[in-house]
Amino acid sequence: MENKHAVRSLAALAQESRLAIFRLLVTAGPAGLAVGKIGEQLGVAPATLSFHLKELSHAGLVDARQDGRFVFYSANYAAMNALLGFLTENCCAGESCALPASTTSCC
Amino acid sequence: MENKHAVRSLAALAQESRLAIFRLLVTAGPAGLAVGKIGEQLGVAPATLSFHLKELSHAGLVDARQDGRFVFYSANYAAMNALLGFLTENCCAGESCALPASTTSCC
DNA sequence: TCCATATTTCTATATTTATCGAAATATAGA
DNA sequence: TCTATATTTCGATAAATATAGAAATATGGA
Repeated sequence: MENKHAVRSLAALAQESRLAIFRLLVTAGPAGLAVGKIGEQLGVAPATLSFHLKELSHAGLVDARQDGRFVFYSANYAAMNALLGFLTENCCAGESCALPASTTSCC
Repeated sequence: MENKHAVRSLAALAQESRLAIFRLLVTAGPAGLAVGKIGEQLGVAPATLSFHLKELSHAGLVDARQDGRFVFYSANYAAMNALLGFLTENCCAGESCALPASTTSCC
């Protein structure tokens, strides 16, 4: 992962509504949730929610899947793990770390 | 960790210079680096660097330690790990994850 | 086709953020 | 104390971002 991409991902998460959306999707699992369901659970207006989902989507942190009239968004676990790995990369110059960065993964 | 604190931490990292500073400090280890050294390595003007270090510091991601005329900044590994853990918390509702969130730690 | 529902795009406004020159502050050593 | 070096604060400007009402688009079913 390069610096600019990581900045984009972090910026996508650095906003209350978007962080809540992302964490909701992380919890929801691979099946994801429809936009309406997300808005309902978090109390975000449709236009605002769409704006935020686009930010997360462009950053590659979530995936969208159309199903009839609904659009299901789900967390992109690979992207999340890549980001976490980037942050801890070469930690302490590789010495004396309890755990290597490669263990920072999930799902 | 609560949502607002996580947003502040993520916002602190969501900027090219600050992300570079943080990653440099993560690599540098607990001893940290003096402000001048950081500016030298990253090519950031003193006033701008001070501004960014304050942001990282207020977010709790780095610690400052005065040593003579120098101020040494170092990564706060505990804060970093808390943030990573927050992002992966309750991943997939706790089911079918390859690794639990608690393994996302370093140093 | 027509209607209802789901989601996105458009448009405008208010707020926040990044940058850096210049000045101020702090510390060490002569 | 005086001077040089390290870092921070001040002040002003330019750019990016969040919000939401209204309108537009897309899909499924009557």
